[in-house]
Amino acid sequence: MDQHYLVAVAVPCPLRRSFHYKVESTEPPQPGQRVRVEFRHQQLTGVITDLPKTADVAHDKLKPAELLDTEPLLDAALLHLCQWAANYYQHPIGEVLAAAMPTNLRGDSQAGLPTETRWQLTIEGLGLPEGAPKGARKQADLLTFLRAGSRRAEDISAAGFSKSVLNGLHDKGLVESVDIAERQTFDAPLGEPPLTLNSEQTAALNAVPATGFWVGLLEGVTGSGKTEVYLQAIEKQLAAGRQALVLVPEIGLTPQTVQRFANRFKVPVGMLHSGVADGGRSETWQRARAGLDRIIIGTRSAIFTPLKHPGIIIVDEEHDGSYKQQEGFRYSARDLAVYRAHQLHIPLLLGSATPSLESLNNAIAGRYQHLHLTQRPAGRQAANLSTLDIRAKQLRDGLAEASIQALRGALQRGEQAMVFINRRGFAPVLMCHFCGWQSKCPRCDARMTLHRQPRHLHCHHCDLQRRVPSQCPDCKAPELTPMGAGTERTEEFLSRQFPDYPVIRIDRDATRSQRQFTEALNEIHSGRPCLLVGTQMLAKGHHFPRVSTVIIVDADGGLFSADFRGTERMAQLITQVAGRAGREQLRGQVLLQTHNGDHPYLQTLIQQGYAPLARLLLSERQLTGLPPNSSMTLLRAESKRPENALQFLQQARQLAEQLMPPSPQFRYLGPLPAAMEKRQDRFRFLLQLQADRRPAMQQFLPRWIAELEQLALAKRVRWSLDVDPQETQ
DNA sequence: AGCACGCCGACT
DNA sequence: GTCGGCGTGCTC
Repeated sequence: MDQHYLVAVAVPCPLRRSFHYKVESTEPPQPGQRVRVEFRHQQLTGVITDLPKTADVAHDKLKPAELLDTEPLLDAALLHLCQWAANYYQHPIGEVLAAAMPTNLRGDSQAGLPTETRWQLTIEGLGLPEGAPKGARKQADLLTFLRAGSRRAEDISAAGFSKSVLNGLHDKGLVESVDIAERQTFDAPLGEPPLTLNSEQTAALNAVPATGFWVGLLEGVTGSGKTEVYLQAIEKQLAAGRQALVLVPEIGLTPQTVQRFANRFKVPVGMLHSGVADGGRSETWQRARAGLDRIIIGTRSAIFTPLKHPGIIIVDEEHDGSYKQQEGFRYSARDLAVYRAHQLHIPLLLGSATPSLESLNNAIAGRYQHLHLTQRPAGRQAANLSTLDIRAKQLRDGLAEASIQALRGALQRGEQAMVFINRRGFAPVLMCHFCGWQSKCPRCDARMTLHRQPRHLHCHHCDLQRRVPSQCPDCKAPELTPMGAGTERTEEFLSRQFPDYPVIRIDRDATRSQRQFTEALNEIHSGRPCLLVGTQMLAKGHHFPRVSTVIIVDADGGLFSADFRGTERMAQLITQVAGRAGREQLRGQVLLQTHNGDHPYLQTLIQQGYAPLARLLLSERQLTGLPPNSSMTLLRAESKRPENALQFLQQARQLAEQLMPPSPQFRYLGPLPAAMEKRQDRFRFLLQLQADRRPAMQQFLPRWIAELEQLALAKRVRWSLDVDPQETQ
């Protein structure tokens, strides 16, 4: 007999609440099941979050919800994680749940894995001698056919065996059908033997408990073998029948990384990143949920992968900015990993050569166990960092003469060299030498970058593209001058300067396709002397053993950034870039072109390295009360009419101050115009809140948001909350 | 977010 | 007379 059940449903829309529906069913519905509902004349897919006792509207207003899943698609732990995240980031639960599910399952498509049934010989079948059973020629042939291994029913009929032959063997108990899920048991997970660990690696590995909540910060210099520690920690979990979830940065998920995991273990490895099609993501997600994939490697959103037998979570390069989502639901996958490990009672390993100040602070405070890997393999030395003062020096397309000499020296010694510039395109601006006209973006407070391959002007902030004018649009002067240098210009300059050597550019434009990228990497790995020019992409994940010399064109950027994290990021980048150079017998040489060679931060970094600078920065954050020594939240607002966004933030601040009066423990800043005030024709402002105590912030936010939503301007302005912002402009 | 309802300008 | 502009209000 069907019964009516009351359910609370989270629908995918920006509303910070759920809606009640009725479900007609014989069994009580369960939280985590998806439902198809009519929501204000729209058909939507929502998720049951709760079974309330009483409806919050009259019973005749309750609409029916249609169950889509026979069992919860989101298990209790995952649902709870989403609810916690919705609360922590003050983001609508329906959108959080949508973010947690693979795109395919956000609609009404049926969940479920492609089932594959195979036929194989039973023990009895295997024990029969060749040619048996006597008198059944076809059956004997099929037995021989299956002796080679299990086969799908389609393949058996394709090989000319009728259904009755198969049934005949089945009736005799000589063959059996097995589900794909049951075939995935592996007695020996190892595909190749583990490497021998040094004493530091052994200590780190032994520090990771088998079960129970624990966080370790594995601080290991490049080349010190963090990955081997991950692999052996995972091996222990696999041996105990559990799964491992590995998070990697967005562009760190290289085929080499995955290959290393796939070579080491014979267990099924699932991948979740933007390069995997929707269908594949959905399948991996469900295979993880069913416990079939034993290792799941993925980028940010993979933190929402359901695990049947959770064993360990690993976050590689935990300092990487790509773990924080920068729009919509602005969560940090690294921070959610800590919550998840706690919730699942499993260990979490955060690894980096350049840990974030947040994690470092937690390690120093004793919340995380701090593990160090300082040893490089024999014959491999740390790169030598030095500043190259470019004050009053003539630069040629951005490069100082001494830099060009250093590149020449490397090439002549038969080595490779690398030029790091954090700017794509040919030149960051096109100017008129006669009247001062600049290639400004009509929609942003930014200049349009000149590109030559192909030739066009490009706004890197709103993606607007324009033809390059042949004369000055203002004074009609016949000539326009590219100012400054980007990767394309440096590539061109170096090709002219060193015509006998290949120059390989690695940036988003040059390596748009995986094929182009692979070709570039192949050329580099051939080991022939060549020059590499590139952006951040060069700094992440790739190993270039033949690179001996690195030029960092602008080391000053981070020192005077409007963002308080500028120096931390600059130090991480320089250290990571330096880590690419000077491996395998080649002592690396890194030259930092700077106008501030005697700056104490730069000096600390080049003389003592990242760790001492990080501690220096940390003590400074303590004095200034900036994160991680406080909890920060930004309220961002943007609108076509600047006064709307500004006024909204002013009202927001007034409301906030009524709830939480400004004090030394709870500080306000703004509203301020964003660093780039206009972007895509919208004017942007922000209000910054800082609390010394995180709980104070967490208690305040929901009360504040509730009032914000009542403001008339709240509907006329695009606004969003950013808890623990990465970018504070 | 959508999507409907609602009250003012240029069209068959 | 209507088609449609996007302001504001609601969604079980």
